[in-house]
Amino acid sequence: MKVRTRFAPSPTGYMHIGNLRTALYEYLIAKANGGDFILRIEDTDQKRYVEGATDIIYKTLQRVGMNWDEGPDIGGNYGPYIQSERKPLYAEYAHKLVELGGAHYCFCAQKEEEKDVDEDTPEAHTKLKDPCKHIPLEEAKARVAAGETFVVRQNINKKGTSLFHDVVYGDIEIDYDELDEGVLLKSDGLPTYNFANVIDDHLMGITHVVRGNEYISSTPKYNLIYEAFGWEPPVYVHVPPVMKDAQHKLSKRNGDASFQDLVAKGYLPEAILNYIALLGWNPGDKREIFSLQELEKCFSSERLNKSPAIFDITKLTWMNGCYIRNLSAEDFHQLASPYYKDLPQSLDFTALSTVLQPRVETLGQIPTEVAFLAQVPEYSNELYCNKKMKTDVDIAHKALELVLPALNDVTNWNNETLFETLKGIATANEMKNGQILYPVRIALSGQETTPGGATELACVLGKDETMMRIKNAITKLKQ
RNA sequence: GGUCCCAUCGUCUAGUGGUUAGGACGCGGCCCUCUCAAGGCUGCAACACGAGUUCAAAUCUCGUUGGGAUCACCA
Repeated sequence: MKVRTRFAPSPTGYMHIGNLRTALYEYLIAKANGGDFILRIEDTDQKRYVEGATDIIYKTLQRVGMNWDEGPDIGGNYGPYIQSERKPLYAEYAHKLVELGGAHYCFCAQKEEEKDVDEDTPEAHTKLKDPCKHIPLEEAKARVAAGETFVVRQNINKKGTSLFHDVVYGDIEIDYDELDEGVLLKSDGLPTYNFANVIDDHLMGITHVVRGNEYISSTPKYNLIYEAFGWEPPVYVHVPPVMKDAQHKLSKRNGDASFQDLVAKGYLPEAILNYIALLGWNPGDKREIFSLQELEKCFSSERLNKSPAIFDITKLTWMNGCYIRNLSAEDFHQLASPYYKDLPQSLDFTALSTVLQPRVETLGQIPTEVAFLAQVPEYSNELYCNKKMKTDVDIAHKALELVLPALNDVTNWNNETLFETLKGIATANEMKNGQILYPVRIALSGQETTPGGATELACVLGKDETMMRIKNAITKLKQ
């Protein structure tokens, strides 16, 4: 049987990291087994619907290369793929389930008021006893037919314990007494997740269900529905949550980073995807850098972890740095260019990219790294004093006076020539290389550390600006 | 509170009865070096606790502690 998995987000906001990881695992289970990955939109809660959220889901999946084989936009043989468009289907199956004895009609208004009293008393936690369950079926059907408002509630008639197998957690046993007779079809005619999920997964031929482990305790309820219809339940793959810290899940509510937030900060989609793949899964060897295609080849759900993983932005940042360094010079330049927009147009941006590529871990770091190129920051002449370089203000002054005319004579303004020229000055004057290069670098940048060395900065700045900055530095040193 | 689940360096993890408990991030040091990065080498750092089973336990069992989840006309 062909493996079919589905990613079934509800369009309630934007794509957060935990969601994306679930989607990734679903995608990988499908692709590692030559199966299909289906996209389904679960919008049965009209109150939570957010305009444009579906679009963000599409864009995000596309951005990381997780292409779906069937979905609302491209169709497929099992559509529609948006739950609100499947409304009649759920009603039909809900009524059928009642006939089969798996559910009953309930005419009580909202049950809430019974529940929100004494939340902590044992009584409040026992299974809801619904009086409507005892209404004879014919009478209930008549009331439904008469137009009375109703919901369909699940029947939990079994006693004892339910056992099911999960790929990640193994065999799980849950007592039927723990299950409540929840609403399957709401009074607005739309299904709850508990119902829509089962109906759609079956109708769409889903073979593997990947979802958060918070669904473990309600899985027996879904199995009961499958059983009532005489359907085969899917393979369950419950995954632990992605955490912000030891106590809290990563969530939008806390303002934790979403996929798009990270991209906006200059993280590469490929790096984000690679990182989250490893948050709860490992290949069994020492490899850490994976493209989506490589993951498709070696992914195995057996190697999924049971315990929650804390999202560590530091490690993601490192990994992003790896991806940046592995980019071709052209690709990096293209990605970096938008971050150069506040710099003078006279700079050699290709040279700048060369200097920056091994030095930034996120694209967002670029503006602060290069700010000095637009304007030399305020600095003290004390900066010229460096023990290791054996420089002080006097040496720096001397160095710059020597460098200025020599640079003026340089016609071939490139790193190699500049470096040889400056080294030549050091040798000719019996000075250490650093005693020339360090002051030049300070003069050009006005800061202690810079991306790239003195000559590389000179290349980026160009001859005119370099000469200008050295002259200014000399003037400043005379004060 | 009932029920279910989880537990190896700070973090991500390898490990399925016998390992000097391995790797990665981060952190410290050294080398390289025109500063900073990158790269190379290196150091610090973990089996939550207690019983049991066994010649032998991070690994199996039980308990304790700690954490999480769930108990909606949300998903």
